[in-house]
Amino acid sequence: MEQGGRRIPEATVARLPVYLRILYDLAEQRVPTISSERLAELAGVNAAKVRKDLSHLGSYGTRGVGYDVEYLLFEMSRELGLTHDWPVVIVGVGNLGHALANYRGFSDRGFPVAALVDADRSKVGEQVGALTVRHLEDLPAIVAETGAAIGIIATPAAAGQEVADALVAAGVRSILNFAPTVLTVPDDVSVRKVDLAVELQILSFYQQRRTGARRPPDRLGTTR
Amino acid sequence: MEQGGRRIPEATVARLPVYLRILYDLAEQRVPTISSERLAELAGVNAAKVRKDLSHLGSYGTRGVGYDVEYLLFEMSRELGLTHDWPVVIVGVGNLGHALANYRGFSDRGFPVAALVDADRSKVGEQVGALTVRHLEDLPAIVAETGAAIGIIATPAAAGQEVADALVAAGVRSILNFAPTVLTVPDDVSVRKVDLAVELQILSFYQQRRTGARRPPDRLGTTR
DNA sequence: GCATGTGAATAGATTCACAGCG
DNA sequence: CGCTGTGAATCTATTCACATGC
Repeated sequence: MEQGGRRIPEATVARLPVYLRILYDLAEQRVPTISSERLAELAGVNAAKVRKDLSHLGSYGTRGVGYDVEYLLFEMSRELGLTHDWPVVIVGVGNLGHALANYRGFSDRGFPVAALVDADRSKVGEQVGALTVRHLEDLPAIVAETGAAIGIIATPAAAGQEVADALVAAGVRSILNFAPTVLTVPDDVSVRKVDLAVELQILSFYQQRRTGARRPPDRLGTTR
Repeated sequence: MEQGGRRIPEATVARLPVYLRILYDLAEQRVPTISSERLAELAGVNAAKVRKDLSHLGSYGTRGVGYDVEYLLFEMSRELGLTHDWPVVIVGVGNLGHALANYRGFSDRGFPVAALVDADRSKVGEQVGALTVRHLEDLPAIVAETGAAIGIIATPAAAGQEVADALVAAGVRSILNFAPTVLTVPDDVSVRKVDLAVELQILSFYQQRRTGARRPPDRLGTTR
């Protein structure tokens, strides 16, 4: 059993969206049921983990059969809060901000971009797709108008904290941070960080281990 | 003690780039030494974790004083394999691929974009910054020419696996995957995945928990 | 019979707390 | 004396293995 207002482990929460996407594909292909074994294979994890993860949502499987794809999809969507759209506001309309604003993947998956904001007045008024860039100081009004609950920070590192403060002050409680800086926020605010250079550096570590080729540093003294 | 060809925990490896960035800033500000306490504060973690993490690199601190910023920076860069550049090849020159190609953060941090590749012949020949888009089938030649060791997949989900296979066949052993799909690769290949929709869905989960506002689903039956 | 759901076992990561050393 | 480095304790996550129930 074990269900209701349960506590779902962080590691499980981070995997649910992966299962969700697979279930969505399966539903499109009209696959009626799926076993933990097969779902595990598609998700690149092991079957015991899938079962343990899903058990945190409730007992939605049928012994001897597997999980009903549509039903599990529905329950999981509900659990993740995806039964309605979550408008997002993007702060920082540089290179990355532009790309994110045009990225179909957001609105396609229930996160429509409701507003674009920048601190630079020379960018205010600029048209990006259907949206007009507005000024950072309008955030409270924008959040009130659009009901945006999630803020995306796509500014340079230096502006990150200031923007986070502004988002929090405007009532935003969920932040996706692309700025390569550590944010300090109140306890009731969630932050997820995406740092592309960090990802590459992690790859570099394992790559270097593999090649082992302790080759002489070709840039001694210019560490960054 | 404990150093040499040590085994560094994954969780630690993932944090080293964060410390590195902070150390780089400190070095720029000419800060000579830093305590685990202060570094922890800047990195948003606790001091014991910093000390444990750094101890995996070796004993680079001085009791009663702290860590020498320049020295630690150097040792950490070396450990991460960042004493030389790692050219990267970006596969998929759509919206995201373009943004990544123009993103200064890569080359600034030692990951110059050496080539752009697409499977769509109508995009081949297109000029993006200083680079000309080349065809996917040229990958082996491109990897040989540029020495690219890291591949970045910025294609739609459907093409992800095919591109990964092509990268692996061309000799690439490190992949950063932006395509929202699970990749299957040989054991000696590292993959890091960045999925923006997944990040937003994780935020959605906690956001929903917070507001608790079990409001009626406004899109029943259209789960995605 | 077969695949789920879950206690128990194991592995991994974090935190504590303090000995050891500059 | 102050801060590192690290065993030991704790907490979290993963995996095993099997009883349970369709």
